[in-house]
Amino acid sequence: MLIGTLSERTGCHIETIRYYERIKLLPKPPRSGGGHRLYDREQVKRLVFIRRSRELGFSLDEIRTLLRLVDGKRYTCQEVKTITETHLDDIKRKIADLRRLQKTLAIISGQCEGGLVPDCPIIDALFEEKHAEHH
Amino acid sequence: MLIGTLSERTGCHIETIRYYERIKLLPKPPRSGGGHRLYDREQVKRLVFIRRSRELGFSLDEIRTLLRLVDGKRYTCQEVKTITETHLDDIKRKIADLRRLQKTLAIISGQCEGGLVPDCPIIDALFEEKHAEHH
DNA sequence: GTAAAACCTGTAGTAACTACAGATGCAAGA
DNA sequence: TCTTGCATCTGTAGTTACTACAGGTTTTAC
Repeated sequence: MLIGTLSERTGCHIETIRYYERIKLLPKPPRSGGGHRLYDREQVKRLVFIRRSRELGFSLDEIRTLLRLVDGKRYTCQEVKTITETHLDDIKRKIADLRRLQKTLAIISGQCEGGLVPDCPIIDALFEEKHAEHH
Repeated sequence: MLIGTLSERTGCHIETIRYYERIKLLPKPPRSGGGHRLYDREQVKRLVFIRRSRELGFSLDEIRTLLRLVDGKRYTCQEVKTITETHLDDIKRKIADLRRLQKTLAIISGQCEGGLVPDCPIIDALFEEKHAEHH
């Protein structure tokens, strides 16, 4: 299977596949006589794993760790669970951060009538030093 | 005022200040005889504006637009409000995305007992193609 | 006078790709 | 057989918003 086919089957751009090879997430595949990369089903599985993990927000570094565990076949459920839960905590923190931003922005945006005059409460708010530290 | 003082007053790293100058968010300041940058109150205000906007998640490009409006003094409240509301929509979308991730991850993580055996439902789930498209 | 602290420029690194440029490989039609 | 055209190759640079040096100069304090 050529790289174009792998790309289609996984929904992963060709450039990204070569990038993953370069950073050693994917092993170097054998080549055809002319130098084209040749893949098999195993690599489809591996790349689907990577893409699915990325969709769930794992970093390439976290994925590298997961793959190392899987490759070594000496992983325990606990190791995997720890990585996942840490990642879950990250996500929760990001959500909390964004909700705070949303609230603040909604407030200052709400003070603005959208008038035609060059005098805007949003700009004023941005020029002010922070009042209330949101924690 | 030297760059170190500006840095302290705004909580912005020295390197970042020089970076903002390089990308033209801050104007080139006058220099001392020896070549050190000299700032005034006006630049403190401007940099506070930038930092505050960053904290609220505006991109440097959005901030550049806001500053251009302010600099030209020919902005209307409506222009500012439009940028802000677009940004608010972005934030809402990001929150929604993260919540979906959180849900999915919580589900597959919940299926795992954290046992010592090398057979983990999380890994299994990651190896599977997507079943339900979340939309 | 000298030592330390602050400053200077310029470059490279970060994350996770994307987007070329310019050179081949390969398959099919004339 | 030749040629056209698509797929692939390598290598490098760009993206965002900084951060982190290295190696050199200026300023300040003693």
